[in-house]
Amino acid sequence: MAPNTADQIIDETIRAAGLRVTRQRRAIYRVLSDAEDHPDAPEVHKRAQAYDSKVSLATTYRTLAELADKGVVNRLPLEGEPTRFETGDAPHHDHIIDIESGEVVEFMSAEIEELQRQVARSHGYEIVFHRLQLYCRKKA
Amino acid sequence: MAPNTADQIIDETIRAAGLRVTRQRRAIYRVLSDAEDHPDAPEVHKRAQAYDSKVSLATTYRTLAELADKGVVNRLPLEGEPTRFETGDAPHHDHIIDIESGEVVEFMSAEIEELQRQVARSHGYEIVFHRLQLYCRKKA
DNA sequence: CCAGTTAATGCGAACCATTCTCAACAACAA
DNA sequence: TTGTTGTTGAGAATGGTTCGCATTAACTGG
Repeated sequence: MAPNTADQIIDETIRAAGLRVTRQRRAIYRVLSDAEDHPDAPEVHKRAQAYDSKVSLATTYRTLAELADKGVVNRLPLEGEPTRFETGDAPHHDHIIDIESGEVVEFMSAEIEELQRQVARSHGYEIVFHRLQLYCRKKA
Repeated sequence: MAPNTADQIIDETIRAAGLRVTRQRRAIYRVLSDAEDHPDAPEVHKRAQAYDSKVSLATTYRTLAELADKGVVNRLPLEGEPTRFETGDAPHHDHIIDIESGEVVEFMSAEIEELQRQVARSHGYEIVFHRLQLYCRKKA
């Protein structure tokens, strides 16, 4: 088997987060880097088992939490449903949630970001992180 | 006892939500209309018992949920802690959360709101509701 | 390349906020 | 006041997530 660059990047990412590289973590992180969507933990677990059948749900939760704490993945806590996840390698963005289909669309607005900063500042605060979610329906 | 205007307003608010007026609901809603802060359900329950000792936690959750569904109160789901509540009578606003003290500050930005609408529109969506929370620390 | 050290895993139990079940009870309408 | 229907309290149940712990696997230094 030829050395796989994608695998190497995944390993480095995990190691860079200060974690040992394990089969499970590789599988879990790979799920997110392959994902086109925003799966929740049980779904990540299910997909991870396709890469390596020896991944438990507990480890999935644990790994996602660890990677999220390191900023390698992002948590996407949604109103009234389980938290979903995405890789943290994409540039910062916020989310539109289609309340009918559950689909999530990413967007970015430098203007909104700047206004947020101004609002915070005017109240004597600096933003550590923020959450902006637009719960939408498709326009008629 | 002279008729109490504040009480009457509370009763009307509950009735307007399509709910029967009960001691418990009066007490629960009163807690929120009196509150200067943003209490979670157990805290609302505790305070409601000061008005009427016969209020259960289950009813507190139930009533808050019913009133929230009717738009009479707002849910304020926070990262990693229990949902808090506020009355829904104030004009729409978003929140700054002091990550050190847990304090919540309300703010309003017509500009941000408008930009949100534009972003949604440009993706073919219309906003049903949104959530904007700035997790901040006091500026040095 | 091996042994020792330390971290990671799997399993199930535990957690915690919230919701549900259901019998007893209380609002409202007539 | 009585019937009808909604509401309550208590505790059990739920569901997503986390924990405890014995076992197993990564890394390190030799």
